[in-house]
Amino acid sequence: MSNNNIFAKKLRSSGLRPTKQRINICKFLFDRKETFHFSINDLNNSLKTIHTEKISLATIYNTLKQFTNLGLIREIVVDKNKSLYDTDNRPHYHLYIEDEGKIHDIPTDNINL
Amino acid sequence: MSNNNIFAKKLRSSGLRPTKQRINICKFLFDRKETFHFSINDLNNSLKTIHTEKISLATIYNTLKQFTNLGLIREIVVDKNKSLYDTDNRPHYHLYIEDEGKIHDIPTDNINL
DNA sequence: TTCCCTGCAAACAATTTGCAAAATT
DNA sequence: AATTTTGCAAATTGTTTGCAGGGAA
Repeated sequence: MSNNNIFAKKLRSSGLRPTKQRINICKFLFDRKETFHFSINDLNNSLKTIHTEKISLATIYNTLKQFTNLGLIREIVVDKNKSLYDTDNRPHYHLYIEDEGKIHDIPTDNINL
Repeated sequence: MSNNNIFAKKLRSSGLRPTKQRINICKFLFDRKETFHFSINDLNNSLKTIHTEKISLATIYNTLKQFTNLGLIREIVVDKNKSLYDTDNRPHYHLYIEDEGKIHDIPTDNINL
């Protein structure tokens, strides 16, 4: 529960009201040691499992768009039918292995343009 | 007009019947010096402009999917709302500059994984 | 004449939008 | 009390599918 305050501050400092929907989304996104990649579906399922009251899909879409605009997360496009996001907002590249359906992070140093 | 025969052969050798729709699509795709990136919309507009009888969108989608499966062209995913294709089927990377909305080709030598 | 291909329209899936009710300030 | 946010349902967009008619082998 103490994390709620941290997330509330994070939201306020981004100019967003700390509603319980947004805080629950923050918990899914940032309550972990590692950064990671996730889809709308991952988020939606997790929210449905963990919390009793579900968050509307529209709200999830809107919230992720706001977070993306604010730079809290990044959108990754690898499949035209599905949005993926990344909680790591530092600069880096993505390598998408189609056969695995997985994304690998590549440090910027490894790419020479 | 002599190119029609070349494309007809190309299609036959891929196991596809050389219909006039497919040949017109081939003309758009391969009748040029430079390789290039194009969207379904680019193709559709070009076909509408050049030829009097239009090709159904369904046919365009189906044809591009077949060509992609056969390795004649490649699909590039940079925007989830739009399919892009590349007539260059040699191995290379794509760098997508969001601000420009343009794709740049990067030789494989420049990437070190 | 058999099989493949096209084109229409309907079906789909992911995402967005309009708006009234609810929550936050 | 004023403003923002939510959630539903309807709308939108890009793409796919079913199927009847047309064309190629």
